[in-house]
Amino acid sequence: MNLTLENIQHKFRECGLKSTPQRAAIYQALVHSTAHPTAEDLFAQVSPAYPMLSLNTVYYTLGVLRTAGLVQEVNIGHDRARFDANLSPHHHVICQGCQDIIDVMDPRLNRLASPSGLPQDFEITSYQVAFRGLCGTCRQSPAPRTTSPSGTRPVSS
Amino acid sequence: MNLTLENIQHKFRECGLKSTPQRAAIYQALVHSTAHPTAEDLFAQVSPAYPMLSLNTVYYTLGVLRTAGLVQEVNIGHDRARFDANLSPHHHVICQGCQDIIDVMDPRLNRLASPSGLPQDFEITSYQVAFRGLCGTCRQSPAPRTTSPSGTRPVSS
DNA sequence: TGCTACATAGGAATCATTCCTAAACAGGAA
DNA sequence: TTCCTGTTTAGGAATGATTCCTATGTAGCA
Repeated sequence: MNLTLENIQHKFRECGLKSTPQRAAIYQALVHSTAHPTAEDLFAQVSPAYPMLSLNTVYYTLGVLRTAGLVQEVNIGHDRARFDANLSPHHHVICQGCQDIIDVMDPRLNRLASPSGLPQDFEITSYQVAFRGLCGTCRQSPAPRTTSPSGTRPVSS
Repeated sequence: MNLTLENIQHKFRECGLKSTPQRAAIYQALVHSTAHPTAEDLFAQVSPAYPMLSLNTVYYTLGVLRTAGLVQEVNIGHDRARFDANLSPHHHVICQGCQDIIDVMDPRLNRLASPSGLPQDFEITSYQVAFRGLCGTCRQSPAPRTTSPSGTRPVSS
């Protein structure tokens, strides 16, 4: 992917956004990632180059980019927000072991019929399919993720 | 729906769970709701009958019921966890105005082909389709929900 | 009826995210 | 180029959902 600083600045101006070094760095890190990073992930990636960078700025920037339509929030799970600069219609596969998210671009999934049984006046604007399962790595090693009830934890022997 | 206390107690024992008044009340409230309530919603519903009930108990109970497979967490959005006692395969429609979630039981959605382009060794175990849009009410009234960037809020004139 | 492990409640702790504020800076105007 | 203004940044505090800790209560079995 050929995304120079100039490309980014141009893109920002197209959207009426100011271009700042931090903003460009955050956006670039996101564009170059396929891992659907969290705000903190991006902070960790960009921080070395901008030691004064604040996590708050990452949140603010992601909010601005989302509002501008340059970025989407991948709302899978209710834990941490994860972000994606891939704007073409696509869906996701989530490994329930390592929580990795993979993009799925199967065009058949983009032609689902509107579901039956909706209230008459409900207007569907978009949809996303979330597949869950286990990646090769997690199928072999026992997944080390917590599945115990939340709240006070039952005694673990 | 015919779900007496005895039914519930029986169901709990089948799953190897103790039956307590609080636990039964929380489960019953969830079964009788189609609104995919949050832990706090359930707490508010059950509280009047059990003034000593703690929100912690609601979280713990939901965790236990989920582990037992009596309840599923509806992971839409990353905000608050919402719960569903409807265990038959189904999908969801979310109104982006009021955040209401409606069940969709269209059987055509249960026969999606496994997506192409996955890593060879990825094993899909389930999937869910999340439709987004606007319900009739929210299509008329301008949606009063915040869409501004997070972090420090831009000046609102 | 007594025991034991699980359940409950209350309070404190955690952690992602948002809010507040003052200083810095980008981009347009002069 | 220089100045101005509104946006952006950073730091710290606040919020709110969820989890952790712990002492007491109780369901269900022997």
